[in-house]
Amino acid sequence: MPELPEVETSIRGLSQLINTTIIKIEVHTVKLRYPIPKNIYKILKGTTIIDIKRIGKYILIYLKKNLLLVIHLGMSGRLRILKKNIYKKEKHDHFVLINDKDYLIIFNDPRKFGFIDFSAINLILKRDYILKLGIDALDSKLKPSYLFSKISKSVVPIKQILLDQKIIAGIGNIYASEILYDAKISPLVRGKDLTIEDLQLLIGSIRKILKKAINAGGSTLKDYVSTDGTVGNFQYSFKVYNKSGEKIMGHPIKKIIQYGRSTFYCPAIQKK
DNA sequence: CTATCCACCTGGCGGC
DNA sequence: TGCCGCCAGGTGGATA
Repeated sequence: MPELPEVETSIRGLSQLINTTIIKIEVHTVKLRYPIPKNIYKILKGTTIIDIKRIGKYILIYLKKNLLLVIHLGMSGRLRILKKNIYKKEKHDHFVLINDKDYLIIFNDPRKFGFIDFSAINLILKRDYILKLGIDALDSKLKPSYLFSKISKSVVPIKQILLDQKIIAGIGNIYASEILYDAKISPLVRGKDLTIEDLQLLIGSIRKILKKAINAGGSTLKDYVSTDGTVGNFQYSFKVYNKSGEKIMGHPIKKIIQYGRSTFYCPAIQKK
């Protein structure tokens, strides 16, 4: 579900919990993508939240005692924040963190592709899933020269390259299609066929689309809502995603399958 | 190494 | 209504 804009919306919601202390942890489902370690109660109890950040689609919650808590929302995960007295357990609420102000952080994930991880900061930062990440899609360090060095020999189509978190972290299947439409670049173009100028344009579209989506509170397709329960609106701004058969400026939108995932684009407009 | 496919898991939707 | 197959926002492991 959640791509960079939805994760960003989530951490903005979570930021109200900075300087509160986790006093209780409830685990209802151990078996997520990675099992929740049994020492979660011992490690997290009594820790204070210092800062909340994001790399790509990973939520990073910095805690006192030099600890780092990582949450990934997978395909269908979401976090909500609720006052204790109004919380009613819902299906797929897998774990709950309770703080000293009587607020709950609830992790809900029907498909269980998400996970939680925690340890000393230096150990987390050495995890494979962190080390492998490329430059965050909204990081100013993302430059055409960087992209060019990564893909100028690649025969992989640009749509697939955009999804490769080792190159750029944060873009998922929806925004990849939307970004390529905005840049007027065909999803089928090979990495090696894109010039520095193309990549400059592409990076412009990455920033533009992701920022617009964040400002709209993300996209709500099935069930995504932000931590306070409000829905995102960016799905109403989709130009091509899930719009095969419709026309845009008189030209039909097409759906193709690349690497087992749907891509939507307008061949007449996305020429390069 | 790279490129490709598939499993992981649950639910919603369209077709019959 | 009910059942069935297909599809879904992500990622890492297996395979060639």
